[in-house]
Amino acid sequence: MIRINESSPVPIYQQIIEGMQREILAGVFAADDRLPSIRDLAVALKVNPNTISRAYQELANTGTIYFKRGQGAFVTQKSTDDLLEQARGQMEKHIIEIVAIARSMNLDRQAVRKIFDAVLEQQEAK
Amino acid sequence: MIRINESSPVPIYQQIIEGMQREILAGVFAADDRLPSIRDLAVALKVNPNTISRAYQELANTGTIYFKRGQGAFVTQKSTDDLLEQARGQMEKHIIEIVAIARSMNLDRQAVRKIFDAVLEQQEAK
Amino acid sequence: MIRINESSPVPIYQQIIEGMQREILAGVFAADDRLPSIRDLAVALKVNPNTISRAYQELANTGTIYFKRGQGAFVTQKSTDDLLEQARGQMEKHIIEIVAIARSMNLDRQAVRKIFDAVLEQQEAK
Amino acid sequence: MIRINESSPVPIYQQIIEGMQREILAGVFAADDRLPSIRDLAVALKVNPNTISRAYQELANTGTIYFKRGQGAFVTQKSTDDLLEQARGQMEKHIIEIVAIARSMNLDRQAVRKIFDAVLEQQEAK
DNA sequence: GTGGTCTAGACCACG
DNA sequence: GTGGTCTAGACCACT
Repeated sequence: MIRINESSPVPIYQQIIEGMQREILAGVFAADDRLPSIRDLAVALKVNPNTISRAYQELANTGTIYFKRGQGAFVTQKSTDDLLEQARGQMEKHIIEIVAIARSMNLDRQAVRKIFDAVLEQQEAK
Repeated sequence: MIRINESSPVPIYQQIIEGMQREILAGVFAADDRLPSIRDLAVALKVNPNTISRAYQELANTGTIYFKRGQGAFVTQKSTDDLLEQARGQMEKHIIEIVAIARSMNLDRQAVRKIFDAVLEQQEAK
Repeated sequence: MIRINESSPVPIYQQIIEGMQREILAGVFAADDRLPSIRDLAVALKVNPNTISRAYQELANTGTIYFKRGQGAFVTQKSTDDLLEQARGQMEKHIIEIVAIARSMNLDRQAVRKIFDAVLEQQEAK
Repeated sequence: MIRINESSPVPIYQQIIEGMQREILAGVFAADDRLPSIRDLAVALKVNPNTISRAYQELANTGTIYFKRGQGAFVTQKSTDDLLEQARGQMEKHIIEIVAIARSMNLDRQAVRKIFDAVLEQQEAK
């Protein structure tokens, strides 16, 4: 289930978008599966229906879901591939940030890799 | 020189803070060096002086720079060590993000490391 | 056969109305021919019977079809003439839209006619 | 100035989008020009600021305008080209509709062109 | 001043 | 039941 962090600086509708993307990627919702209705999800997450609506709308704009009139929201066929690609793109952005930081710290590639491995291992342990 | 992206979701004052931190880390400004005046920097970056002021203020709050009345802003003695530590922390954050994304993609550690190395190499080539 | 687009902004009952009108105009159904029963059409189009019912109701309201109790829906005598007039009206609406767009693009009449001919030819080729 | 038709079935925010696109195409707002602020436009058009915001948001999503933090919305460089292309696409859609209608009316190309010319002339006279 | 987010609540069309 | 639109009004961060 999607968890909302009310004190996070990232907007609630954005958290919902990311949560849905994660669930679709994880296979909770497969292609052509129906998503929870806006109203249902709103009460489940204790947020205003408008907020859910906005999240669903953006997911539809990016081709992750589509609406059938009067029936609800459904996962598109190609959504998983798209999301995988998108996720890879985000990973790249983070790595680029890391490289930029490493540069200002005058670290060489070996050192960066070392730090990365250390944190990676530490994180996976959790 | 610091580059400002006026349309970025990250606040301009934040962009200036990070830019200054990187320049100090990179040695452009050493301990007790004088930073550009608020007005000069505002003109150079085409930004409202209030925005520069806020950035400098936060840098002073975190002990990276200090003000001498009527003389301007200067880099503190211990700033480099602090910034190194801080930079490492930011790198960790990015790595944690990467791990989170990798998890939703069901990637194992090997795959993550592989992607990381690939992008790292590609970025360093530039 | 009528094709339904469940994600289209145009209501399904409207799509059915337009589809039926076109089939009658094209001669698939002649005057006093019996239309498919609501239930049959609902199954064929994978649509809620209420939706078919609403479409038939509106077609009856506009005098295109009529109901015989217990026997179903039938095409009226004068429907073809009415539909021709109506179709011409719809064509006009589209042309008016085209003119409006052309105006905002600052196109003169020659240019509009040229574009029209090009697309017309291209479409007819199919 | 943009005029809102409150009784139109097309949503107000959509009318605003189209109105803005028209004004940009017509050269009322050139590249890098600042659009009216959300609040100002809201009082001018007597609609809720949220509605303007939604329109501007979509214009930004489609690359027609961009926001500078704290400064407002501005027209993008490439917006005019994009809008021209988009307008042409919409014209095509209308023509395709016309062809479909013509087909069900069993009109040949000559007849369609004749109708088109007639309505075109009649409209331009206005 | 600028836009961004969110809630509450209303009304509507569609299936 | 479904989503879509709109208003009113509040609060926030940023320039």
